[in-house]
Amino acid sequence: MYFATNALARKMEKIAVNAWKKVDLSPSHAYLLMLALDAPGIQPMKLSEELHLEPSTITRLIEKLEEKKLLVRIADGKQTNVYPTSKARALRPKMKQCVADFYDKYSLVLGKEESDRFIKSINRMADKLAV
Amino acid sequence: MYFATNALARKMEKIAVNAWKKVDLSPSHAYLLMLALDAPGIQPMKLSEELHLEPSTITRLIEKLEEKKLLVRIADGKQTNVYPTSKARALRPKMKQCVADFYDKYSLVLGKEESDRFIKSINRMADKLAV
DNA sequence: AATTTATAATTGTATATACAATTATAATTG
DNA sequence: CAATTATAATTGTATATACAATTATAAATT
Repeated sequence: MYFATNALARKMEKIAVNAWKKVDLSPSHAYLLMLALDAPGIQPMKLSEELHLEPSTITRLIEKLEEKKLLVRIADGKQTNVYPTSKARALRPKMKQCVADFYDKYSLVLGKEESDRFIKSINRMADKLAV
Repeated sequence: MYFATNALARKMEKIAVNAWKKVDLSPSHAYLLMLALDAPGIQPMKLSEELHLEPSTITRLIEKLEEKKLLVRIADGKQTNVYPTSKARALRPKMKQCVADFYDKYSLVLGKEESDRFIKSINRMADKLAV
C-alpha cells in the first residue's frame, strides 16, 4: 500500500509537471495560482485547506509566485490577502489549456471511465484518512 | 486527480511513518532494509526497481542505513552488494510487527475489503502508468 | 482596560526524492 | 586486443514539503 500510493503519486506528479511546463510552473504553483485567480484576495490559510498543504508550504509557494510577478501579498491585520497580478490574469487561458492537457494525458493512459471511478475512490479514501 | 493522489500519498506516509517509529526508521529505509534481509547481497539497481525509487535515492538510503550499522556495502566489480548486519537481523521481528501495525492502522480507517480492493486498483493504475 | 489565549503567517531547518554529471567497471565490436 | 559503448553506482545540486519555533495581531477573559 505504502509503495503503491507513493509510486502512483510520483507518476501523476510527472505527468502533471509535464503538462504544466508550457507555463513554466510546477503543478502546485499552478493550482495555487488558479485558486488566487478564482478568489482574488484569498488567504494562505484557505489555500492550505484547499490544497491540502501546510501553511509553511503555502508561504513558500506564494513567495516564488511573487518573485515571478504573478501574485502580490497585501497584509491586513494578522491576515494576508493574496491577489493575482495582471500578468497572472493574462496567463489564465494557457493555464486552462494545461488543466485540459493533464486530464487528457492521464485519462489516455488510464481510460476515461476507470480514471473517473478511480478519482472518486481516491477522494473517498483521502477523506476517510482526513480524520 | 493531482491533489487527490498526492494527498492520499501524504496521508499514507504519515500513517507509515508512525508505524515505523518503533524501530526509528522511515518507511523507505525500513522497506529497503527488509528487502536486504530477504535477499542478502542485493544490488542497488534491484532495490531501485523494487522500491520504484531512483538509483541515486537508493544510494542515499543505503548510506544512512550503513551509518546506523544496519547494512554494509561490498563492492564487486561495477556492482555493489548490500548485506544486512547482525544488528539488522536482530531487528527483524520488530520490523514484522511494524508491517502488521501499519496494515492494521490503515485498514482500520479504510475498512479491510475496501482497502484490499483499493490496493489492487492502485497497483493496476501504477502499472499502466509505468509504460 | 490589562492580561491571557488563540490564530495567521512566516522563518529556520530538516528530509525525501529526483535529475544531471561523473566515475568505475564490464561488454562489445572493429 | 584496442577502442568504443553500455551499465552500475555515486556525487553534486535542486525542489517540494513538513515540523517546530517565532512573530504579529486579534479575540476573549478576568
